[in-house]
Amino acid sequence: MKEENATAKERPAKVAKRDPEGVRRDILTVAMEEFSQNGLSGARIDEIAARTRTSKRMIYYYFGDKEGLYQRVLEEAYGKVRGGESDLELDGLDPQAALERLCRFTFDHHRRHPDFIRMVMIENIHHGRHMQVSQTIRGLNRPAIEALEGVLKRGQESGVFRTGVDPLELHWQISALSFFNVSNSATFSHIFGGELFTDDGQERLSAHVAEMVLRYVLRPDHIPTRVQDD
Amino acid sequence: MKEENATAKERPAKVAKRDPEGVRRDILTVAMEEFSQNGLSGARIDEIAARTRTSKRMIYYYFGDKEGLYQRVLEEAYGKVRGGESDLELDGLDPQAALERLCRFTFDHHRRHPDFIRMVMIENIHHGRHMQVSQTIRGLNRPAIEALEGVLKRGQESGVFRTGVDPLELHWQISALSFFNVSNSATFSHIFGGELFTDDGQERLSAHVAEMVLRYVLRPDHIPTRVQDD
Amino acid sequence: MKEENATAKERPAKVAKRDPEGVRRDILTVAMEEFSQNGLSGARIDEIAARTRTSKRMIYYYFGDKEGLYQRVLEEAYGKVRGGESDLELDGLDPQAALERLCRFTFDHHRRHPDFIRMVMIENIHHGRHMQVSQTIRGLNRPAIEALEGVLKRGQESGVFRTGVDPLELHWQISALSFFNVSNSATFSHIFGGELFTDDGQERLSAHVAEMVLRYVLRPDHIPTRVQDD
Amino acid sequence: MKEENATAKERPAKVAKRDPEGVRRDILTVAMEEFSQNGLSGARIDEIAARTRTSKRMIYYYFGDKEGLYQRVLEEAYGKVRGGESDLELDGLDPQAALERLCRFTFDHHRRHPDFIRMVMIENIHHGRHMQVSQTIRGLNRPAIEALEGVLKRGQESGVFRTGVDPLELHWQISALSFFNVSNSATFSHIFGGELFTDDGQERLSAHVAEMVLRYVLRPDHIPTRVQDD
DNA sequence: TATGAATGAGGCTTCATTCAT
DNA sequence: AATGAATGAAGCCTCATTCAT
Repeated sequence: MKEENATAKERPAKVAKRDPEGVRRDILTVAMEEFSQNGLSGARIDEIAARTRTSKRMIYYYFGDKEGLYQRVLEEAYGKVRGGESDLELDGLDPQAALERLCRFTFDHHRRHPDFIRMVMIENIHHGRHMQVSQTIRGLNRPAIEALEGVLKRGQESGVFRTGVDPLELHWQISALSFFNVSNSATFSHIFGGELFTDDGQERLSAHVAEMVLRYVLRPDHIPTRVQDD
Repeated sequence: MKEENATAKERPAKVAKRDPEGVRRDILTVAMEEFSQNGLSGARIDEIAARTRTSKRMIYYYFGDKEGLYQRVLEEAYGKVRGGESDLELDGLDPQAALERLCRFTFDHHRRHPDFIRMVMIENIHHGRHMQVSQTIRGLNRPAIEALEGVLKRGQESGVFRTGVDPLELHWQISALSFFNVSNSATFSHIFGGELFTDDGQERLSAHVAEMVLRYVLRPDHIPTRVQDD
Repeated sequence: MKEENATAKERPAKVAKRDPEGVRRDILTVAMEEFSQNGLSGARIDEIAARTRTSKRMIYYYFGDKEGLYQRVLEEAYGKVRGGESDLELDGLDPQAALERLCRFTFDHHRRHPDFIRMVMIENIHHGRHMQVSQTIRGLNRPAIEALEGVLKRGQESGVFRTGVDPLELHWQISALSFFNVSNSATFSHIFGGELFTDDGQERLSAHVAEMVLRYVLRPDHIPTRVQDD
Repeated sequence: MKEENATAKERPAKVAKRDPEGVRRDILTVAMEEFSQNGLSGARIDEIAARTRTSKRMIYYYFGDKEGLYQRVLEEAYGKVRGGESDLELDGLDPQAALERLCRFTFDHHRRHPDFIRMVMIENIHHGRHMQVSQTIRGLNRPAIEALEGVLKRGQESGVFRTGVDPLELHWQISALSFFNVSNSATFSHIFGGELFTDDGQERLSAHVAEMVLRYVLRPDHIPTRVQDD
């Protein structure tokens, strides 16, 4: 049932008393699990409190009410997946390789953060009403898009990528493919069986997502024949 | 608040008494709106009943309990989006045009059925636990995949499409792009602004989704130069 | 769960249509099972109807309401256990043997009619409010008491029984021991273990109940030494 | 209707605030009355709450649900009738007198605790499903049986009691006669009239129950002639 | 900063019963 | 004589939240 009690174990079982920040973190960690598993209305303050090392009262003390807590958890979720693109050292790669790497990274990154995905799904269910469009969140996808922008530009300059591809749109497309892979795995595998969601299946999808993106931006005459008729 | 009372108006205000099927449909219609707007836990039986021309009691009479109702609504949602592909008369078109048409149709079809999208999101939040993988649902994507299969085959035979593209995977990719467009519009536009979700923006996305798919399957030497450097 | 589906099987699965009396009986049979298993408030009209070969409406048609049905079931229960004493042919036995036989018969008779016992328990829970003290019921214990009276008289005349034993009281005592054996077996065996309720245990209890009664009425000098120190 | 509002009056009308144990007791007291009067399904949480000095909510706070409350009430009922035998100072009496005293005590004790009797009846209706065979309950009849055991032994050693009487069985017999007297008074008096349940009638029954037990265990030659032909 | 006790409002569900045919 | 559809009233229970200490 607990699909992620691995994460639960990272949380310290006992924390020094009088550690406000520790308490806050503890609550947030538990709340993230509960909200992401059960949704905003589905999550239970009682359950969150019970799994916390503090009391229900503290939740109200620190977060005001359920929505306040949810809101902070949502922001936390966005914060958790921040960045990563900057560590890819794309500049050391040729544009083609860089773009592939970026795609695969994004795909994997989503896979490794199902809690985040679920929080975003939940927030969309609620029409995005709780998003504090803080700088925090605003700035989040900046690096990704900037990375894309850089790679695209380099590719265009070297003549391997065609022009006229909008970085934001491309980001949207990569996100769509990576997000859907996690968000809809339950229903998709129910309908079509689980073959796409085995390790092999995911590796294949990851590769093909990258390939789709590459073929989308490569000038046709630079599409390697290797993959041409694979 | 009521974003869709247009649909509500299609529902007959008054129906002949002793019309079980009418009552069932009425409940389902209202319930679909409520569930898709508020989720499983967020929806209120009282609210559903109030917006119905029958009483709360009848919901239990016909559907047993809240989950039973939700389950039927979910199935109904899947049923509602069934088909459409068969009306596209893809056979009359060359493979390239046919594939584009199929992509654009899918993209639009998702846009026109946000309730369905939301029900699927909600069901994924619930780990797909309520899906009766009935023949109803099982059979749903069959036509889409078969259509894809046909088009791919024709394209491969005529030499314009490369081989080695799995129809199921391609369906997955088209679905991802079409689904995400609706499911994540709230958060995405919150972060990046709404330009992608204006009529123009959607037209562009639709075109580019189709193009992405086409470029994915076309043999490079058949990619029209027209779009090559656009 | 069904402890008595043996009885259920005696009930004809299919009955000729337009058989009012058959319908009534069918309802009564099912209702007896439900009431005796679940009590007055615990029994469900829906459940009774479902297990019947007619509809819920018929229950109301024939019995008015739930209490009306219960009342008839109660009377039916009393009717079912009627008599039996007259078949014992006590007159052919000496008083001592006759009394023992009567005791053992009563004890066994109760054991064989747990539904009846449970209905009486239930009615006592309800302070006897539903007993139509009809002649039906009034007359029920007559035979038992008359039988007792006869045996006692014979025994007193022959000098083996002492005088001053009230037949009604003795009936009460025998009833108490026989009734309690069935009515309280659940709690008693929970507390003391089930040894008294095995076949052996019941045989012993039956014998000792009879012995207790006998010793109660026998003149001391007629108590057989056989059992004196057993 | 309220047959026992005498007990109700013992309950303090007003209690210090923030008195958890007081609140629990208050609820239990009221619940005992309601359950014993109406049975498990017949009792109403609303009614219990109304007669309490707290709210319905607190019942759930302390007892979880209706069954949880019932279960605690049942245990409470068993607890209430605990002991008493130890105060009888049977050791100071000769075996015969001691046994008589024990019988009469048991008979009266049952009479004075109709709520307990009713709870046990109700629990038997429910097949003993809610008995937590806790040590509480397990230990309850211990003293009674041990008292019996002691008396029997003394009597046997002094030669007035016959051997071969099982204390558990004898306890069962005394219990049966005492329990039935209370449990079945409603139906019994309906059928046979109330003469057994007047004060005189009860005194007579009490005496005769004791006598029945005595005659069951006394060696015939020790049965006092006084009662021999009474 | 912290907590066990308390709570009002509202949620879901069930029940015996009646209606219209 | 019979029935599927319908129902109001009431039942049990849960929720987020606050109080008193």
